[in-house]
Amino acid sequence: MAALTTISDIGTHEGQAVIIRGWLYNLRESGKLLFPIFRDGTGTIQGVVAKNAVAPEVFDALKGLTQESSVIVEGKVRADKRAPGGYELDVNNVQVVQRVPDSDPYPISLKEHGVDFLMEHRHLWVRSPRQAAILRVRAEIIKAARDYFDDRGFVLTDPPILTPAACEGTTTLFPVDYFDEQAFLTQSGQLYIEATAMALGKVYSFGPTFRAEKSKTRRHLTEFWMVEPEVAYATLDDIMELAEGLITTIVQRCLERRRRELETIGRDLSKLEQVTAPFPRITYDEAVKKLQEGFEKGALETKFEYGGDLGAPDETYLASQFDKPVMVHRYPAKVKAFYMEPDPQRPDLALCVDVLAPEGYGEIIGGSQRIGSYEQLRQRIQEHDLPEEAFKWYLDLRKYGGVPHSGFGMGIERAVAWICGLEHVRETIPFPRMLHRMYP
RNA sequence: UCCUCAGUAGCUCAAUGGCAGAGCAUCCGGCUGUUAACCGGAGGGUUGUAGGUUCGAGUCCUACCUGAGGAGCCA
Repeated sequence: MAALTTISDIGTHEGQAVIIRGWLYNLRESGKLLFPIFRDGTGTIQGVVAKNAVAPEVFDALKGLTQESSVIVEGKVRADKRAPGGYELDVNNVQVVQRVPDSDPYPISLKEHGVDFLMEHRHLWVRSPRQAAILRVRAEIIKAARDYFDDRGFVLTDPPILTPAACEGTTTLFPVDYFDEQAFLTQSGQLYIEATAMALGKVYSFGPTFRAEKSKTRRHLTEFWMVEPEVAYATLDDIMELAEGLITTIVQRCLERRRRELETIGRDLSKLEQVTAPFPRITYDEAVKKLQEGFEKGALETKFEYGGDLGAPDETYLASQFDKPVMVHRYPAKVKAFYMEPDPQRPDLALCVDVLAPEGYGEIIGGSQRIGSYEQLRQRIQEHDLPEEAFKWYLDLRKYGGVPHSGFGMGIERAVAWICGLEHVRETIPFPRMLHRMYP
C-alpha cells in the first residue's frame, strides 16, 4: 500500500510507492509521454507518464488535464539528476478530484502578469510558489517573534480591536458603529499593554491594527499586523537592546528554517547573514549631520532641516550607510507622539527610537520610553487637543504606582518585505488591505 | 489630497492620424525526456466611459472612471 506523503518529504520515500494529494501545476506533453508537474503546498514535483507503462484510463485522465485541476496521484519516487528537486514521480494511478473546465481555464498562467490582475486574483495568486514561500516566511517571522518574547518571560496580552478613542491623535482612524456610539478600529495596542505591563511586568501584543491614512506607497497597508512589547521599569536603552535581539533572532530563524523559501523568492542571503548584533546606534542629531552631508555630496535632493521628522528618502539614505539595521534615537519631542518621555538631559528631545531596515525598507520598529509623570502626561494630552476623559484610564496608570516603562512596535509586513527582499508590502500578507483595494 | 504614468483579445504587449496584430492561454492535430517544452492549424475585439476635432481617431483635445509609481503621514 502506497504511503500518503508530502512533496517536501518525498526524498525520504525514494524507491517507494507514495500518494500525493494536490493540484496540477503545469503539464508538458510529448506524444506518448506526459510530464505533469504537481504541487501540494509543500513543493512541486514532476511526474512522468509513459503511455505504454500505465493503464489507458490513467494516461487519458492526465492527457489534456487543465492547470490547477485537483488530483490525487499515486506513483513511485525516483531520484533523477534532471529534476530540479532531485526526484521525479513515476505515476501509476491518478484520481482527478475536480477538473478545471476548458471553457473557463485557470486565469493565472506561468507567464508574466500585471499587478492589478494579480491583485484582483489574490485568492488564486497565493498558490504560486513564490507567494506561498513568502507566506511561509511570514509565518516563521511571527513564530520567531512570539518565541522570542515567550522565552523571555513575556506574557501575551491582547488589546481590544474596537476602541473608544485615538492612541495618537494625529493619525486617521476607521470609525465603526458601536450600537448607539461611535467606536474606532485600533491603530495600536500600546496604551492598553501599558496597563497590562503594570499588571504583569513584561507583556506583548500581537494583532491587527488599522490606519485610515491615504498613503499610497510600497510600505503602507490600511490593515497591518504589529508585535508590540511593553516592559515595566525598562528604559529606552533596555528596549533598544530588546529590539536588536528580536530582529537578530527573527533573521537567524529564517536563515535556519526558511532558507529554501528565501531561495525560491530569490533573496540575497548574504545580506541577511550580516544582520548580527550590535546594530549601529545614532542620535537624531548625528542623523541630521549625515543627512546634511548627504545633501552636500548630492546623494539627497533636498537639504534636511533640523527639527523635522525623517522622510522616506532620508531613511533610505541613512540606512544605506550601514549593512545592518540602524537605530536612530532621541528625536525632537515635537515631531513625536504625546506619550513619549522627554530626555532629562535635553527636554526638547524624546526618549524614542526608530529602527531603520537596510536596503531602503524604512522604519520597521518605532519605540520609546513612556511619560511617567501624571501631570506631564495630562499636559501633553491637552497640548495635543485629545479628549481628556477618554484618557482617564490611561492617566490612572501614572496615578496608581506609576513606573518608568518602555516598549516598541514592529510592523510585521515591513519586516517580511525586508527579510524577503520584496518590492511592496502587498505581497507579505495573504489579503492586503490598501487605499484602493478591498477585493478579494 | 497632490505630482507623474498607464488603460487595445482571458493574460502580457505591438500598431507614423489611414485594413485591429503577436506571444501565451483555450480548442484541433503532431512529437518517448520535456524544464515558462516545441511544431502546424482554429476560434477569440463596443481599443476604460462620454463628448469633441478630422475626409478618416486605438492614436489628437476635454471631462470622468479605474489602476500603478512617488510625495506627505506612518509601522
